[in-house]
Amino acid sequence: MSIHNTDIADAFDEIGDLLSIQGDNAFRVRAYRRAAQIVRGLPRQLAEMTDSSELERLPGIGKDLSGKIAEFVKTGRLAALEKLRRQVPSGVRDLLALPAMGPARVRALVSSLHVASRADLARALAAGRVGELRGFGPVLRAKLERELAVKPDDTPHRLPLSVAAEYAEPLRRYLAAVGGVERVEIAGSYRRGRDTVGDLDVLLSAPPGTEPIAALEQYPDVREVTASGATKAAGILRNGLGLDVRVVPPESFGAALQYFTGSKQHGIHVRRRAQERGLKLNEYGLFQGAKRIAGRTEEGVYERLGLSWIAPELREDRGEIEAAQHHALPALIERADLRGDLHVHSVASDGQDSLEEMVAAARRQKLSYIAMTDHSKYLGIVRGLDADRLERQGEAIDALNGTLRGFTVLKGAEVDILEDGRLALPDAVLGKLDVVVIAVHSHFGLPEARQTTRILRALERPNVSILAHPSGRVLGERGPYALDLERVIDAVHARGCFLEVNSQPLRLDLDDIHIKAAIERGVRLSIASDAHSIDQLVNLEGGVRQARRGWARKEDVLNARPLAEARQLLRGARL
DNA sequence: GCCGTTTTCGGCCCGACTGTTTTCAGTCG
Repeated sequence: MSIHNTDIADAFDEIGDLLSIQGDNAFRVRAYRRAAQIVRGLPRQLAEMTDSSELERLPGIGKDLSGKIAEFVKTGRLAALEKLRRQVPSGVRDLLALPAMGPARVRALVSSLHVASRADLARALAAGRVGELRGFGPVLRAKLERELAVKPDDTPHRLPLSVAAEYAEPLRRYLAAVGGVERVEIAGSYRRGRDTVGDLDVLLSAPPGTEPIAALEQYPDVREVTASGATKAAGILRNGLGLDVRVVPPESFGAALQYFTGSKQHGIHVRRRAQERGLKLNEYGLFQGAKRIAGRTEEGVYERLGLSWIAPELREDRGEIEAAQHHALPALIERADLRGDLHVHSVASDGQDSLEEMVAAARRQKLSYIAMTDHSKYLGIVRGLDADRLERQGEAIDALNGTLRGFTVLKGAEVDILEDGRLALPDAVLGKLDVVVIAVHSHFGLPEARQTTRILRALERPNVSILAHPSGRVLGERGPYALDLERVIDAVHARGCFLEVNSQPLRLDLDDIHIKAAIERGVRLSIASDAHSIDQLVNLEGGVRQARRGWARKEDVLNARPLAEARQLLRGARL
């Protein structure tokens, strides 16, 4: 049983929680939580880093934490964590998960009332013992009772970005129409384009004297308002999505947008930079003493800190601040850079529209080529193509291309990777195609070693062009399959073929971390819609967004090339 | 516990809202 980065991150988070409950130094607690976040964001498995100095070079990981990582990886255990677990009963950590509970209140309950679980707390509340404690007034006690009534599993999880958008955009329009509101932005992870969103951070620009917060309570989708002040409100939408609203005057809008776009680590890093320069940065502006020297625009804030403006997608404290300092940020790819789409389906397999309809739709999307990549025949897809039908589709494509001006259809297929790593169609058939997309659609549950070998073996086939949806995750449905993605990325690089960024809203596969790792390795990407109908071609926008989060420039993207160049690169991928 | 373009010690981002309190601790983002 090998230790993965998520195991290490979870352990550090738990240590942070337990230390905070014990009243340990808050900065020490923060160091553990920061380390957890950093470990979670690493593409490489720490278990494979044998050199301890390599571990220590990671930001936020020093001698002590690198030692703990090494210990955990080597022995599968962490003495410091086990010791803390012996000191703090297991149910106590669950108390920390209640919104009204922080370390101080947990500590008070444990030390004075010996409350050691949610059930204990419920009993103590019912018996009236909690009220005897200083700081636990009637309102707080009622709040705790309400929070205890919610089962831990019912707490809302992060929603896919596309689902959050269905709530965010109507809310944005509603608030934009409220009197006095000059600007509305949905900030937070929504603006950063993260694949999932935990809550909506809404920023309003309004002059003093106007009170747009009141309008929030009238919004039909707001289930509950949990906090409401002069400039800030919080609530919950009917679907359980959290909502945070802030109002700032126009001269502060840029600073507030910078502040509430985050990420938390990016913000802390930027504010520390301000501090180092004798300045103070908050949501109202960048200040030199009492004088505001920037704040109306984000660009101004970054500029006065000696930084280029940083695209929201990059704001994760993964090196973007250093790059901005040297004015060396990547020129991120944009949707308009895409010239083609190398993964689309038609009615020939499980799509809804014909080849001709897909072509017409692609032209409306300003593309100049697509690869028609219907599924190969295999168990899961009813109408998958066999060699004969693929041959006939090729003839139809030739005929269609003869009639098209300024648009080309490439012949392709999405070929299933069988359990043993063979492909569902013979090499000779694939050799006649322009684009061979390979993908896993079955046996998701193989152990990591077998899943990895399976894909590596498939990548050895001579005509493979693109590995589609490499991790296999479906947001809200299933996680990535057990797979050594690092080795797969290496193999794709060595093999000279391409990795797909699948644009389906619930896939967005690869994730940002591995896109960045792949690009740094020199792998090029195919940003693909995987459209199964004409109206799914717009999904490319989301794929571009995802690729931007992985620092992709148009040079990194195969289908940002004109057809002739893309063809040449695809031919180069052949063995 | 981490970290260093003043530092190997002494800092560590910053402010709003709530509830409980007579001036502020706790929590959150």
